[in-house]
Amino acid sequence: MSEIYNHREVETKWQKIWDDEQAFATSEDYSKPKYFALVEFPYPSGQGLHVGHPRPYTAMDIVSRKRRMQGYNVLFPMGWDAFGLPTENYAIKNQIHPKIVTKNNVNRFKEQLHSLGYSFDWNREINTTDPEYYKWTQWIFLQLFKKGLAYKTEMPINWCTSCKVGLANEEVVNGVCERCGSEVVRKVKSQWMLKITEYAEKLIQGLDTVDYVEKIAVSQKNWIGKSMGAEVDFSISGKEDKLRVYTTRCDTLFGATYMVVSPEHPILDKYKDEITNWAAVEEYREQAAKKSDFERSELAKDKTGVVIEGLKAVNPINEKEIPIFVSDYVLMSYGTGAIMAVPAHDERDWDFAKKFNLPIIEVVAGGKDVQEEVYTDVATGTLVNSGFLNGLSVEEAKKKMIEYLEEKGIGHAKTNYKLRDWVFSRQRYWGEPIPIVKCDKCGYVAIPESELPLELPEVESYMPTDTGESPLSTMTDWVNTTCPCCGGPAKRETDTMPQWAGSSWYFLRYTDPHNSEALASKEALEYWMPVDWYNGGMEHTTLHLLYSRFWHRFLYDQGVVPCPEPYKKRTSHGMILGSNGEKMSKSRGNVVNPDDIVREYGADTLRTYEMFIGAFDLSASWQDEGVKGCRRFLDRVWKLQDIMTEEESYSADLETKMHQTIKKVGSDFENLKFNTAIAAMMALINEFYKKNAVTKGEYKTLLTLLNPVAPHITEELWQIIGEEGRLYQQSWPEYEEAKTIESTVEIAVQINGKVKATLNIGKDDPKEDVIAKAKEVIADKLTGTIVKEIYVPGRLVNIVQK
RNA sequence: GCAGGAGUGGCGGAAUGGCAGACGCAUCAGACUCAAAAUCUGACGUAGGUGACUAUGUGUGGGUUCAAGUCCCAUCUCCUGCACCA
Repeated sequence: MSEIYNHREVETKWQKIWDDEQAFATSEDYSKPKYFALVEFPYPSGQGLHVGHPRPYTAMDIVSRKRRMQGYNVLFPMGWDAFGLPTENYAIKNQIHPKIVTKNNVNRFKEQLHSLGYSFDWNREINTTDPEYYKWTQWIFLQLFKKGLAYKTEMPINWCTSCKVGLANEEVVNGVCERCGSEVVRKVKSQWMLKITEYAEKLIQGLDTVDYVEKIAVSQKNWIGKSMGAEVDFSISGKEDKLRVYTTRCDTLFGATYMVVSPEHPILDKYKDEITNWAAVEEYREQAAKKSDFERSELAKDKTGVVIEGLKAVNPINEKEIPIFVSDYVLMSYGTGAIMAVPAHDERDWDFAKKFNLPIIEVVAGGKDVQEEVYTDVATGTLVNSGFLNGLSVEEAKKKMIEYLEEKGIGHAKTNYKLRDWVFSRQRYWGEPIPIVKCDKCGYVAIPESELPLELPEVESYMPTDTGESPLSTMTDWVNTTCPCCGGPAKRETDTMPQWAGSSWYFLRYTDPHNSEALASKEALEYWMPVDWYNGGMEHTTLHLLYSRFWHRFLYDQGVVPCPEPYKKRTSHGMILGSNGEKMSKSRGNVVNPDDIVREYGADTLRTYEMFIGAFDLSASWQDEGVKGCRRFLDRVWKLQDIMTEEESYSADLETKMHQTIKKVGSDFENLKFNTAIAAMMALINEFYKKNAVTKGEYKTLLTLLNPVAPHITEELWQIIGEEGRLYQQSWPEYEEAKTIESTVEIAVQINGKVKATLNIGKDDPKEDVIAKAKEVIADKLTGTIVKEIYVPGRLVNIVQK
């Protein structure tokens, strides 16, 4: 009889052996086929590892271990995305340097990850807060700056009142700070920006060349928000100035009955003196300025606005004079900040026109009465009341109108994107210093690359200042410097980079993590890039994933990296929720600590459970009973050693099952269907127990298949049954397609699609024989006229009778 | 509102258009035990029948098909993301 499975002993034993043997160190031999598997590196928070972390890590660990068994040189690295607000806030509260906080947290995380038996190559560990690392983050920033893609500008930014820091649009969720939940207001500040908009088109087109799960590609496309339309100039009666609008429906130009400008539109101030109701306009403008973007869209249903008296616009297509309104439903930040309103065919314009009693002219026929209901369908309508466009479809009319506009010089085709430039400044201490100085004579000047890394200086206090400046601004010794360009006095930039900076290129550093001459060597990049499979959270789709694609594409354009897209394949995992189906949180009291599970049931049980919990890409709620079930399964695998025979081959009655299982587990691992892969292995051991025997050959195959999921117990069993070498060094099992097919099968016999009996047949029995046998079995039920006989090989016979 | 996804036993969840509910959990019964736990064996959608069985069943209503959880049309609910983007 075997001893009881002692997970603590077994797991510590093998973790030590793997370390000593450098079992999972990546080979530098570039002649082997490579595989780069990537998981998102964690932010080492003070709370330690969350039970959600092991889900993606185990999944990619399984893929990595399988790839190694298949003969690939695998890069499966891990590191720390360690700059960020929580660490800084903790440092402020406890008067500890963030460097030390980070170090402690990293140690804790590393220990926890180690206890889970991941096959990370720890020789390639990276940390974004290491000056040797952020030297290259700063270097990339300087390249962007030199190409004019980093610029500083005065602009209203999203300002978190609690964190006292500017946020990117992507970091504002429902009008509050994504991180702390406090109110976000608008504040005008001078900010560093990255021109991601310049890459909008490339980022969309790149999506066609990679294998991302559908919803990720769709979200990115929607976020970039490409729309094709036209810009049209409307003249202002009696003025030189034109009022330019952007429209995607230039076909409806004949139906434009008024115009609307955004409250921030410069035309208002310019013609202030001629606007006869200026007081009313100004008051409206002030009210609008007070509302946050969130409030503006919250109140979306109710349109407000003021007509501008004293100014009139002229519709260039029919020379008709039309009124101009100011309304906050038009945004200054998209298009031109002014629109032509076609109330008959635009929902917002229709609402506004109804409220202000403006004329609604139908120019696309096909809907109901436009006085009663807006008609926005572009697929079926036909142009009317539109001069030379009459009778055309919407698509034809758009084309013809653009030709006309361009010919007359009053407009042109124009593509717009919703994507905005990336706000790249943070008024915080714990981030990468921006390597720029400001000189009164020369403006913003890059520091020489030879001076990188520009290290974070030690400061007295990390408290952000109330003026909104970074704590670095109080360090006069550091701030005052000389201009690298003219040698005169200059000041250093005191803003730091956002947390997204370090994670925008980290995968490149893994390929050559200790290089001091370049972010990575050409050879390493050529060999390892692109990442073959990157799994991460859905929440990073429009932030990290888009930002890193942007940086990578930029580096490709500069000849730094060898491929335009960083990730060949991207998948995402679902969240692990508390047992009540809610997100795990301290306040809800439903948090599960992975350490407890590892201690009580073992790392292999935790890994197996997290893979078995449900479909990988859907969220799943934690059930303690399910953990026990997985432990039971591993115990049963353990005890198979007691009924093992010494035969190396598969037993005759289980040969088919073995080949089927190898096939299923292998393909399920590739397709993120870990739950059904484990189910198949459970079903297999149920077969062994049913006949109370397992051959050594069968056992070895099972252990190999299970090894990527539960590496410790399988490695131990491999040794117990007397096998030479290590299990992790074995080859992945092969199967023969022909042997996955049963020699006899039970098929269903149906009448009119309803099952009436079952029948055992040989796999090669001819169709006629099978049908004849089937009819015998259900002879007493064949009362009508047979109209059709259907035979689906290996499945069923269906007799259709009337 | 738009986009993506989901709706299947008491629960988590399986099902290239081909025997719905694999696998696991819980529950019940039996074995082992003085007893319990653990372990092993078996039952386990619903309704009816002593029974082999019969009927019914994948959110709802239609349709296509020899055959629909799966495909098509409509509809309801839930989740996720985006949202006055002209």
